[in-house]
Amino acid sequence: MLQPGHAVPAPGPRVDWPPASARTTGDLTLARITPLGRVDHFPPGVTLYAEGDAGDFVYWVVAGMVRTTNVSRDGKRVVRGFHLSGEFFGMERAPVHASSAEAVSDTRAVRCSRSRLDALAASDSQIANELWSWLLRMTERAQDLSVLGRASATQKLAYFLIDLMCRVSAGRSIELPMSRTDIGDYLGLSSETVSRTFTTLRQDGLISTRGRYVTLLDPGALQRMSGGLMRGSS
Amino acid sequence: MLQPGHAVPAPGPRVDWPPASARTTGDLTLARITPLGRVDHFPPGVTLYAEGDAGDFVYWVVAGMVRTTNVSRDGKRVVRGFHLSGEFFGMERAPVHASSAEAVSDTRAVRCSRSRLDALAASDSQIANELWSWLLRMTERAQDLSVLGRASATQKLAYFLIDLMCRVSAGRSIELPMSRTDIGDYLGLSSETVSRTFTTLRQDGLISTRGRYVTLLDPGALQRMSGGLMRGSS
DNA sequence: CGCCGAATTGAAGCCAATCAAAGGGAGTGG
DNA sequence: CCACTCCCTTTGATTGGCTTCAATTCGGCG
Repeated sequence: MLQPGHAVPAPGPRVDWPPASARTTGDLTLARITPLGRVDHFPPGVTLYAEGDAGDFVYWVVAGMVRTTNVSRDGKRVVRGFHLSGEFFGMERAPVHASSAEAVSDTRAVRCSRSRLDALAASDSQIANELWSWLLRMTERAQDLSVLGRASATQKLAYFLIDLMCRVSAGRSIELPMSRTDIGDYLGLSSETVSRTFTTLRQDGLISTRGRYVTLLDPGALQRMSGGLMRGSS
Repeated sequence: MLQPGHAVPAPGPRVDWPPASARTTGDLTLARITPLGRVDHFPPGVTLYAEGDAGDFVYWVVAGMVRTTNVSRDGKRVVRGFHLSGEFFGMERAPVHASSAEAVSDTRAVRCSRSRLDALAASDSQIANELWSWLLRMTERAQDLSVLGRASATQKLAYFLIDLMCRVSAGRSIELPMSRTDIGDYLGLSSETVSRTFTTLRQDGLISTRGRYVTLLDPGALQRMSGGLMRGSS
């Protein structure tokens, strides 16, 4: 999404709208958008679209999780983002996808064409707000990540967990359906380092893990540890 | 500008406008905006505004260079961006600046209040386009940087030089008024590593340096080296 | 000429990547 | 129900790149 170019990483626009209600999860918006298209089902591992595909569609995650990925010139995979229930993705500048999208867990998602979305946004200001909000958040998250690039593995993982906790907004326990490699490719770490860092955090009593689930025992400490990022939601 | 109701111009990032002419440097826009405020002069090192300042202004660089910086919780400085002649900065979500802005070289800049800018954008769609374009570019650059976080020092510096060359669009020779420390704080490297990397690039015949000026002897190689980033203009 | 800050160069230490191997956990077949 | 397999995770050992600390050189300016 929003691939090309190079823009000055400076502070984002200072709009006070969209309203906080629209900012939090977008459920409301989702309810309006869902009727726009069929809700498709994607089993884990399935590709929604591939890098280079011509596709003029935008997607909403109804349930499950989707990851968007790139392959850099030197063959390394980069995970651009994880998209949770209520979030949307796939909107790019060009009508050719610059990223691939794959279902991480069992996913249901709505696909909507660009033209339809345009019409919708024109008639429904709340949708337009949601789109704008999304762009702002993407910017903020990208900026966070660019700063995070110089952080330690522990700081990166702390950021990742806090960010995810805020987005699922379901208490301190969160599911991690993605692999260690996915997390590593997202944070710029090897899967081994991710694993080691999880172990360290567990030993320090900051988290506990049970299967695919992680419980954040001390979110405050994790947030402090993440280096005071999280200008966005958090 | 950026009104909730109708102003989301072509809902989402996929805009093929603003026209290339407006995209490249913004001279046209600058010509229109300049009359909006007095052109102030800032000697090197002077602070335009500081992190935490209440400020409802947006700035355009007429000549010179400005850097925006943050200080992370652990005391490290982060350079968010360098802003060249024709570019603007200072627009943030909150009415309190999240970054500081300092003149790097002898700078002239126009300051414009938010309300005035809003009025301007409402009446001049080209201005609105420029603002939208700016946000997109910012997002793109932030994403580039987040990917760049996992690159080697050489790749980072190559990216930095290519990016700057494209933005000044004045041949292969560019001025670097900022210090090695500034560059390092922007790329997430120490000043020593920046210096060492400059030396390496010089020894490899990719650049030559003369005082504050750098000449890119082989931009193609530098671009390839930067890891295939620079998806935009380049 | 001499001062001072920045840039360069040198040497040592640390963190994460890489290579390598062992330890689960889920699914399949016996 | 157990044994087996596959894949992911975890842990170990080594390597390499960047940071850090330290010393020297360069460049601007009084």
